[in-house]
Amino acid sequence: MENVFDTLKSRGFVEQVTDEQAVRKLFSNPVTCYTGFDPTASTLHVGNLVPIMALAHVQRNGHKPIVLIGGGTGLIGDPSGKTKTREILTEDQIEENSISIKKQVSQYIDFSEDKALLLNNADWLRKLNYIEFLRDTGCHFSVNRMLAAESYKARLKTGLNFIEFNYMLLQAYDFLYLNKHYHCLLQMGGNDQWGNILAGIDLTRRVEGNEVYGMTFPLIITASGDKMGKTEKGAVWLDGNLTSHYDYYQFWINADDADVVRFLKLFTFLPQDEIESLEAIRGEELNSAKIVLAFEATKITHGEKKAIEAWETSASAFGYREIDSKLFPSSTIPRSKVVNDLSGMPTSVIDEEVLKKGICAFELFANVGLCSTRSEARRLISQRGGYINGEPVGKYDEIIDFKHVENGSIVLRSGKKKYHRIKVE
RNA sequence: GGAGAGGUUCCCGAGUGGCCAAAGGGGGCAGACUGUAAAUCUGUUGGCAACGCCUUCGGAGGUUCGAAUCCUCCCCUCUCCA
Repeated sequence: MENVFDTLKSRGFVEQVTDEQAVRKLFSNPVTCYTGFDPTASTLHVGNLVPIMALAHVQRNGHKPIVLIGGGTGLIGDPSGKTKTREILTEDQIEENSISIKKQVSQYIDFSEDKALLLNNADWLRKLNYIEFLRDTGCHFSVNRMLAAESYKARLKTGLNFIEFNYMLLQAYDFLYLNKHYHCLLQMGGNDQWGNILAGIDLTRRVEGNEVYGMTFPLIITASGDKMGKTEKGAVWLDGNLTSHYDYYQFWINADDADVVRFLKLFTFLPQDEIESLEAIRGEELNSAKIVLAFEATKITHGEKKAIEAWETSASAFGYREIDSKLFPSSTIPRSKVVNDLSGMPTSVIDEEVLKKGICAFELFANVGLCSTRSEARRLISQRGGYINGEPVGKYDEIIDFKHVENGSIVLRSGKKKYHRIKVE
């Protein structure tokens, strides 16, 4: 079996490593490693997918990942990579978020039979005694050195308060604790965590005399320069209740050409040689690869059944494209023609009575959430961006009634890509 | 604790009594071109069944025919000094 470090490296998961040779050697035997997740939101989003996928690779390779929920550090707020003080959440919120994050990560990582561990640093951080902590841990930190860290430098310009300044110590303590109690030898995290990771390594060496290692993932920026996973509507969540499987699929299929290969390596488990064969493909043909990317990514997060539904719906709405059997033979994407089926499309229900009376087009667009206000809906329609059953709506106050119902539903569209189906009941 | 600067719409940032729903840029949305791509160009970007009405310039009061702009108090941030 290939050393998982090499797998990670060639798939683009590695940004910095403290000691490449040592880490590779580490992975030649089963090893315990950890990554932390901040419970600042109740669910994770695609931006968190890089560490999750990395842990999944590590686990598939026979190692034991520790997923550390930052229930304790979350009470502080990490200043790394941020320009503003993060809002500090209440304990209840954090507790709630930790629970749902636990559930979510279990989709990607197998926690059965101790194959992976899920810990919450609140369990040990909350017990710390201030004076003892200062004496035992604080004494190992040089403020001069901390101030020189890139993660703090930025904040020195805009302001950094003491509680945030302490964050590094707590995260370092986590590593020390995990090393001591779980024999954890490697910490992984986003590149903005580099300083915190190094602090943990130093602390562990000073206190325990143990040599431990660190590795960071690249911060994923899309080809157009945006942070991964941010869309007009906000983050793309992994929770199907917040971002439906159809929208999730749509997010991936809309990837920039320049991102397709990179994303396939990071966000699917498809073998690398199959992905690399894409390098030869250009132009429109890349859309096939985007379909596979969307399908595989949706499958990992929402399961195969949902992925097929999203694929069917998308093909029905946007047109079917056959995936050549030579392209990604490992992918389980259906290669047959799709039956017209819009069941995965965001759908709302309208009362028969409302349609009897008729409803203004702009009102309908606003009601189903395709536009956030009525003014926006008027604007959309006036600019010829509002469609009903594929036809542009002529006037914003056009009356919509039973004449528009086809097969029991009305299909609204905003712009080129955003669909919404209304079922009549 | 002392001295100064500042908080404007999604973000940055102009505006210092009526011409301000507030310049400019970014972002977003839409149109054209396309491949559900990128780039480019154009339009648009507080709400409201709308040539008008309503709500916004940190918060609360006040002056005025009229306040983002002037006054008072309060909250917050930054810089320098301790």
